[in-house]
Amino acid sequence: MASTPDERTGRRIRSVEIAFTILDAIRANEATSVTELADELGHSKSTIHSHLRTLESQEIIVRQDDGYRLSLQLLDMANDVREQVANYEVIVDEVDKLASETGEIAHFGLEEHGKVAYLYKAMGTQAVETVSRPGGKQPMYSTSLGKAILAFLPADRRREILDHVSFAPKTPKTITDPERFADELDVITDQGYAIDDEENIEGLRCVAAPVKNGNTVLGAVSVSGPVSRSTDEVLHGELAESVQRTANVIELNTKFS
Amino acid sequence: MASTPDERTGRRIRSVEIAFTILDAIRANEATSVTELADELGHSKSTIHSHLRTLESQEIIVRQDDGYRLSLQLLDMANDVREQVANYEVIVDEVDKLASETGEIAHFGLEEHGKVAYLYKAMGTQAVETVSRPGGKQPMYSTSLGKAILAFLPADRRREILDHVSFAPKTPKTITDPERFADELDVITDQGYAIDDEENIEGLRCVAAPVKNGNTVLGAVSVSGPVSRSTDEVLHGELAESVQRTANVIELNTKFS
DNA sequence: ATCCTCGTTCGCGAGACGGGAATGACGGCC
DNA sequence: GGCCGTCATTCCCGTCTCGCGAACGAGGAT
Repeated sequence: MASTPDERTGRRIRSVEIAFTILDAIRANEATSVTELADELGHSKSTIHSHLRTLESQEIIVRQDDGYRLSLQLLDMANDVREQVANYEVIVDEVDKLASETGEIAHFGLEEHGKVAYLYKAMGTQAVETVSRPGGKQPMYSTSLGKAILAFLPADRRREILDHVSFAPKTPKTITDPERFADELDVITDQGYAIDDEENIEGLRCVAAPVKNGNTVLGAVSVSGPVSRSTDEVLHGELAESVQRTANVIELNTKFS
Repeated sequence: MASTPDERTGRRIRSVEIAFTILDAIRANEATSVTELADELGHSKSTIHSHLRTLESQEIIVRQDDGYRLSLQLLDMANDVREQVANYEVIVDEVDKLASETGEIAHFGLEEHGKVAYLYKAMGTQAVETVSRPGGKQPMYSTSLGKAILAFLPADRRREILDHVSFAPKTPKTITDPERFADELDVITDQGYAIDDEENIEGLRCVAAPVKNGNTVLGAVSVSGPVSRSTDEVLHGELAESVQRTANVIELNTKFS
């Protein structure tokens, strides 16, 4: 069966899935009363009710006025998440530096479930607004972070991720042809950094470099700037250099876990 | 039955409870393999296995090397939590100010499940180390935040919380006598702020003031300093003033929701 | 090559869980 | 003030899920 126990197999627990559906709804503030949730999610009121009681007794949600909201325990869990990611402090320091040196937005991201998840974000002084936030996810094929990670992942893992991805265009410039994408990855592997040329968000260009620990890719660092400031020269020149240098510093400070 | 649908009644969903038990274990890094989790939690390997698959498909946990860790989605959920709490930005600003004015640690906390949960923490320049972190919980009866909140809660809600609390001494100075505690609350209601005189952590004294919106208590702000610097005069004087002023500013900036 | 360990799968029986309807508590409206 | 309408909560019932134990298979180590 090869060593890849595809995450889409195996038995699921229905009740747990329902519980997380409810959590998602509460999270999105879509509906906060038993009846609304029941309608919204297509379950009986009694079902929703038992689940809410369970989540409440686990102190995951909290009753407020009329309705429910997520509890602060989630903040605590977020703390644990950061502790479980290797080198969080180093990453924060270096990404901060990168942002202030370049003046733009700097990100650190890593691969999760076939997408890039942002771990940390720092804003430089002239940084443009973006909607990204820590914990947010973006496709791998349209972001510099994703491409940088993919390019340095072992071939089998890369294949596995790409096999489950459908290339949907996020902008007119998004690469949607698997062949062309494979070529792009080759280029990235060679030059050591990845470019996103308005492929994920119009008007935004990014450069990213992978952060490795030996052979394994831990994630990637990127800088994002508006097209106006980000000429080919700047992108491939000073910015590419900066992200690579930052990536290196993080690598050097990596305590092998 | 009055309008208080005690959170300890109602049906619970066993599978969901198991799922969260597993999450807790992963959170604590106690055990990260199927077999270890099965031993630790007293369930069969197959049970743990289905649950892990479920949590993974919900993108709550992630496989890493050998074992599992929490996914970055939790960071995203933490963002939502902050958005769901009224006035988060205002609170951050004002608590930051409070910390830099006083030089000490400043906290904002609110009541959840009969305990105080820290929403935000800011460190002043001479702030002492503490173990508190956002999302962390402390008893209400031994903290200034908790006492400030309790003192201004409607009588029935206060009763409800106190009925389910067992006064365990956290330090020699912790108030463990319900009678004395009730008196203390009366004093607090009168003077408008609460003191924690090494009742929660030895060597640490705190002052807190409630943040209200009309009649409802949203939470409380506090300042904590070492006994050395925190004489009665300072505590009841400038610090009490500062926390009350901060609480007021937050109240004034409260958009009624 | 053989054992041991670990993850995964399978089949079964108990009982948990989801549904629907009844109950009860509010609150608004006439 | 009485009467609905709405909503949360509870109860019971029948089904199908879920948790268990055992068997299987894949590595690793000796």
